[in-house]
This record gives sequence, structure tokens and C-alpha cells, in this order.
Amino acid sequence: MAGPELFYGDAAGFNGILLQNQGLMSSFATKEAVGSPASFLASGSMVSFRGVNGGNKSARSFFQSVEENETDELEEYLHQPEQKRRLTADQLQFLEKSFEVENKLEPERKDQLAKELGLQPRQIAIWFQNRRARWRTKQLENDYEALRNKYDNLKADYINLLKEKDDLRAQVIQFTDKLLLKEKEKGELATSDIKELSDASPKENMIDQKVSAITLKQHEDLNSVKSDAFDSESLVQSSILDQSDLSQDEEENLSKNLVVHDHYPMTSSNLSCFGYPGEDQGFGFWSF
DNA sequence: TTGTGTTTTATTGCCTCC
DNA sequence: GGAGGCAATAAAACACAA
Repeated sequence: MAGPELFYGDAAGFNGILLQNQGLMSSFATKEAVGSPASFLASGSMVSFRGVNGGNKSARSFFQSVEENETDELEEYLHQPEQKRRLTADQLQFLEKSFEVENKLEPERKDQLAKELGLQPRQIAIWFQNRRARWRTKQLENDYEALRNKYDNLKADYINLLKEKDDLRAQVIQFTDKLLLKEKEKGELATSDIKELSDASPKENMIDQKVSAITLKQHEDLNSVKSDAFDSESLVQSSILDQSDLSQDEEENLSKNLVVHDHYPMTSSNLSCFGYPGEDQGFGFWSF
């Protein structure tokens, strides 16, 4: 996989120069024009960067090595297969800071960075390319995390609302039972009174009418409470059914629940029959 | 030391823009 | 059509457990 773009300021680059000297370089021309005499001579800029270079042994540049022990190293490099060089910590720090400022690279900036760091412009471009890819991956991870937090909060809210709703429903049933009991007692009283008061005065008859009216009003109020409960419930159910992500099974489950609600018997004994779609049934907008 | 997983550097091929 | 960007991928370098 020895591509032409390996002609950088390292062993491979040096080989490239040699090839060029032999008049073979033209066959390895790339769009970045790496390995040119100019780029090789630009190693002078490496000196300025070396001041901040921490002397990372594994990443030291070819040029440094040549200067240290020219003949031996040169010999070694000539017989060394091409290899990747990791950038030094200082080079990375420099590039990172530059990336923070602007993650896109204009040609002028690329050349400037290349000179500053003693690297080929192509290397700078590649580093920015890869850095952008890593940045996008990180962004994706962050987005996912944010979305999952939102989902968790929404789910918690939903569960709390269900609890609250069940509590309110229990209260409604409790009050309903009490009302029915009261109504029954009053009804019995009214019947006996009617018998006793069949010959009663018109005034007492009026009182009985008033009691009946009140009883009737209580019935109406009770029905109103019931119907309100159904209305709010069907609203919630319809909104749940609007979720296009629901599977057919989930929709069937919800429909079953709706049937129970439509024949709402309003007794505490079957309160547990109000089967709302559980976590793994109806709230499956997403699944992680 | 070695096997294995991860990270980094670099290549390739395709696409878009000027 | 060339330059540059991106996704996918290769391969070297590195980290680390066994």
C-alpha cells in the first residue's frame, strides 16, 4: 500500500528525494506536490519548532536523526521500510489549538502550519480531516446522550402522571361510592316520607319536591363527573394512539383498555382493571 | 513476550463546488 | 476539470492484560 503520498519528511520522504534526484520523481506527482525539493529544504522551519518539541523519541523527525548521526542514520533509513510517524505532543498541541480556533483549513493557514511544525501541508490537511471526523463522532455521542436524557425525563414525567391519574381516579370512585350511599339513604327516607305525608300540607309537599330536585341535581353532578373523567381519559388515549410508532400489538392493547374504559363500572374492586400501557407497551417512542 | 483491542495516520474513491 | 471535503478503510503505533 505504498502510495505516492508517503513522500514526507521522513524515511519515505527521503527516499522520494533520492528518487527525484534519479529523475524518477515525476512519476509520483500528487495533488499536494509533496516531496518536492522545496518541501525538503523547508526543513529549516523544523528548527524553530524543535524548541518546543519535547524530544519524543518515537516521534522525532527524520531531520533530527540525520543531524545526530548522519552516516549511520542515513544508512539505516535507506534500508528501513516506510513507516508511519506519530506527531509529537507539541505538534499535536499546536494543531489542537489551531483546530479550536477554526476547524476548517484555508490553503494559507495550511502552509503556515506546515512550515511552523515542519510537516508537509498534506499532513496538516489529513490531520484536520481526521480531527473533524473525530469531532463529528463526539458531537454525535453528545447529541445521543442529550436525547437519551430527554427521553428518560419524559418517561419519568409520564409515569408520574399515570400515578397521579390513578390517585385521582381512586378519589373519584371513593366519592362516588359515598354519594351513592347517601343518595340511597335519602331515597329511602323520601319514600317513607311520601307515605306519611300523603295527606300533608302543601308546605311539606314543597319540601319534598325540593329534596327530589336536590337528589336529581346530585345525579346530574355525578354523571357530569363521570363524563369529565371519560373525556380526559379518551383525550389521553387518543393522543397515545396518535403515536405513529406504535406497533399493531400495542394498538390492540390500547384498544382493549379503551373497551374497559367505555364500560367503566366505577367501582373500587375493578380499579386495577384500568390497565394503562406499561413501560414496555405503550411508551415505546424509542427503545434504547 | 505476545495476543488483542484502540488510536492515529494515511489512502482511496466518490461527491460537490467553483 | 481541479481542489477540497467526507466516509470507509488500511495499516502502523500504541496500550494493556495474561
